[in-house]
Amino acid sequence: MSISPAALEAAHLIDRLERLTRAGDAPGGINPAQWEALRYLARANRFSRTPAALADYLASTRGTVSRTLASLESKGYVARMPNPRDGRSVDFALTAQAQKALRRDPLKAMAEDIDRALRQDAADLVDRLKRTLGTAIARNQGRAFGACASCRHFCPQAHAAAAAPHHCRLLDVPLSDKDSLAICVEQEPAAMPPSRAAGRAAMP
Amino acid sequence: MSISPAALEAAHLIDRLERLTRAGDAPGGINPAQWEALRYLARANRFSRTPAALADYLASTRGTVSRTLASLESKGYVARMPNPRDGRSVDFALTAQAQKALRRDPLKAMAEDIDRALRQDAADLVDRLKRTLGTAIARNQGRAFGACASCRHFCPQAHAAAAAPHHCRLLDVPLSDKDSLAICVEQEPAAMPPSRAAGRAAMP
DNA sequence: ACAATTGATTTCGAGTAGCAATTATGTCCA
DNA sequence: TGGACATAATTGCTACTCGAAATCAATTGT
Repeated sequence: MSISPAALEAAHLIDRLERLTRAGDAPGGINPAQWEALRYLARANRFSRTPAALADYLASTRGTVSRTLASLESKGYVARMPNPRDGRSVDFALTAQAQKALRRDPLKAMAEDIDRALRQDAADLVDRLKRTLGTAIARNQGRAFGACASCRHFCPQAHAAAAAPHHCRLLDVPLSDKDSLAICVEQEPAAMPPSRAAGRAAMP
Repeated sequence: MSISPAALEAAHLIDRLERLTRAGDAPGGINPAQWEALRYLARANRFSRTPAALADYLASTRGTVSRTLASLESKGYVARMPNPRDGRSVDFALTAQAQKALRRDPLKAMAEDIDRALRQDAADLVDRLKRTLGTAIARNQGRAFGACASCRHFCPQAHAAAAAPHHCRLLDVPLSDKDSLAICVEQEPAAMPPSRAAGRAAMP
């Protein structure tokens, strides 16, 4: 039931590292929360670029991300379009201006520090952080937001010789190679969980 | 000049981990920035509990931390007292209420995740994060905020058999065992730096 | 003694954040 | 077919963060 001093120290360091990165962010009128939204949109597949998905990803509320996206839209970083399959929903996409801004993502400064400090040990750090994040997400009863390719609904090479050879059994759509590397709201790790309904029911 | 994919991924994971911890914070009316201030005050020595030091630590501005501390004061978490050595300066201290609140620090949830996910590998994670943070601080031209015991002005066992056996050569004051583990604004790693003046001159 | 520096605070504007209420769809079932 | 209910997004409200610039007081260097 007690927490190890090393783990507490590690949590402290993660907090501090993130703090320094956030503080040292570049000009351009993009706030930390807005950067997180841009990063998400850059990695999310076409079924996941909605305010609701982003709110889940950030463990925030829909009201908050609605404002964040409105702010990004007014600055020209994202564009909004109606969702063809659900009239209530809205899809967002990055503009060229956002693609350009992401090339100066302040997170890259932290990545540089990691490279400088650890050289090839970085892979080891990634492994440990991944395991920790998995645990944290489970505790938060959140969604994993992993890549399609590691999802239990992913069916590789379902359509031979097509431009989109893979397939999602949940949404029943074909997926390209690029799609299969994007993150998805609906993604569920391929391993154990018995059914989607059971997984959802477990989070009241 | 290019950033390794592993480092970028690690930066991403650190960002996300911190985000989830921040979002899942407990009730009690303490916001993330306020938690950071409480954590700092809990670890800082008696020469470092001022708004200016906290602003440096958080890589924020004095105006911002002034507001944060005022907010904490109005909620009864910190108490303010004049600094005897400098009439401009103000010292802050945690109240009993804050000590109690810190026992429910949301950061402990992340520490638990680390323990659960990594077991004894946590020490390894700490090592990698420490090296990275050192690099990040150097890049930001910030102060290290390390413990007295690892400072170049620290003189261990200067006063034999006293309650405060150690000594700080910079401030010319005796230090207890407990003091020597606290973090300090003035701390400078014991290793290489030639002089304090030179270190300061390096920050425009 | 006086100018420059430093510590703290305040004001201002933009934005984040959570909660609750609202509107517009979509879904399910009797 | 309706009606009840669930869901997506947004907005009003309030509290707070954050940075920049201005102000005031105390200290330091020359």
